[in-house]
Amino acid sequence: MSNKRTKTRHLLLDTVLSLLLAPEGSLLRMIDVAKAAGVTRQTVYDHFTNRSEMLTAAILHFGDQLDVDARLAPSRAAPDGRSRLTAYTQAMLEFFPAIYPLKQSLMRMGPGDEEAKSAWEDRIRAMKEGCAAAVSALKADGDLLDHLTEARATDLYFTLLNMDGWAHCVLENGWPEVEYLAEMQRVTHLALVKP
Amino acid sequence: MSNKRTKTRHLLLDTVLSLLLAPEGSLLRMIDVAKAAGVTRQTVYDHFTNRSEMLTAAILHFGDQLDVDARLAPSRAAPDGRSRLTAYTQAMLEFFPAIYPLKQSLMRMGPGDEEAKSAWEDRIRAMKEGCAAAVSALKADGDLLDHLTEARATDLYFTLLNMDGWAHCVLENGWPEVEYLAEMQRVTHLALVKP
DNA sequence: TTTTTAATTGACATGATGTAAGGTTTTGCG
DNA sequence: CGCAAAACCTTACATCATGTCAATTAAAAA
Repeated sequence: MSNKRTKTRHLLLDTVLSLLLAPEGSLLRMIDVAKAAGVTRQTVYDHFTNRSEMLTAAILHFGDQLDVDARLAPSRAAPDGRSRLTAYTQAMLEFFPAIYPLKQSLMRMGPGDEEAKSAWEDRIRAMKEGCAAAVSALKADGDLLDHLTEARATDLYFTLLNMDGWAHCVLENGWPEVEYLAEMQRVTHLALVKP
Repeated sequence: MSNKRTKTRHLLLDTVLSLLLAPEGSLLRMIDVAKAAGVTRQTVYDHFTNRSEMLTAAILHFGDQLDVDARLAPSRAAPDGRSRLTAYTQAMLEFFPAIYPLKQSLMRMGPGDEEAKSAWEDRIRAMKEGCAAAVSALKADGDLLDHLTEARATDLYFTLLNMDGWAHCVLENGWPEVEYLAEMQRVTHLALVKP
């Protein structure tokens, strides 16, 4: 388990993430990763066949560190649809500060990193399943607005909870996070739930 | 005006856009642009000092073709805040189909194209000014929700009108555009306007 | 027609990715 | 411990895209 190989692999993965999340925002050349990890460029290639695979692995590694299940527990434990919606919205917004920098870095990555971006999309899709579950609970309670199907409501909810909107308000325009959360709670409820 | 120089420049710009908007999605190497325009790679460099400047110019060129003022006229002509909000929302959503593919292409561009991305952000900022104007009109009518400042309301409106949300619903999940528009009208009004 | 502008040709420097082969250190197992 | 295998290092090379230069040819414009 605590192989040398897996140890170096983890070191490399951590290094990639730290470079990706660094405030300056690195170009993440292979040589940068190698140097920052105190290793040769070729060693990096010994662990990952190419840049894209390295990024992909880093994203997975990041996801593992995120403790998603624990942070989603309150949402799953919610007694009814309304409170489940509330809890899930809050959980999502609490993910954003950690996740957003990585998203930004990935978006800056060039073409030829499509694989990595796919891995990212997968993570995002997982978030949408949470949206679907919340909407489903709402529907089960008969609290979902009549004109919305579950699918439509899920899409809409997911749309409202977008990270770029969060970044725009909180990071670029200085909204206090609690205020953004409050607005999102208000808007999502208005958008989905019967009055 | 119809110089040879400006003519080739336009040809190049059009070529860049057509490649950028092509369904397959090109990597847009300089040589691709040159070939597609029936011109030498060096000629491209004679018109644009580097890739980033070329992209930037292409974005501006794209904006010029978009006839923004005309499409925003209904919004400006609206008699009151509520109808202005409605008109602006509609105008924005009608921009998205044309704009989104370009955005996608730009996001795929590698690092070293920061300049081009800035040009893009500028265009987006201009859209936000429209949001601000609509919110302002609403406020003037006394129809803006009391707990929202103009700035907050503008941020929120802009957040709700996000292109990725549109793409998610309309492009990826097959919402009819009119249906998405209807939902956005509903949600933005609920989010901003006094009942 | 002449002059000037635009485009071409071909060569070169740079910098990143990825491959390859052979040598050295470290690990871990008998 | 001792030794084989795994991990890592060193060096070198192939490739490919960007960007630069200089000389030449083609074609507009005066």
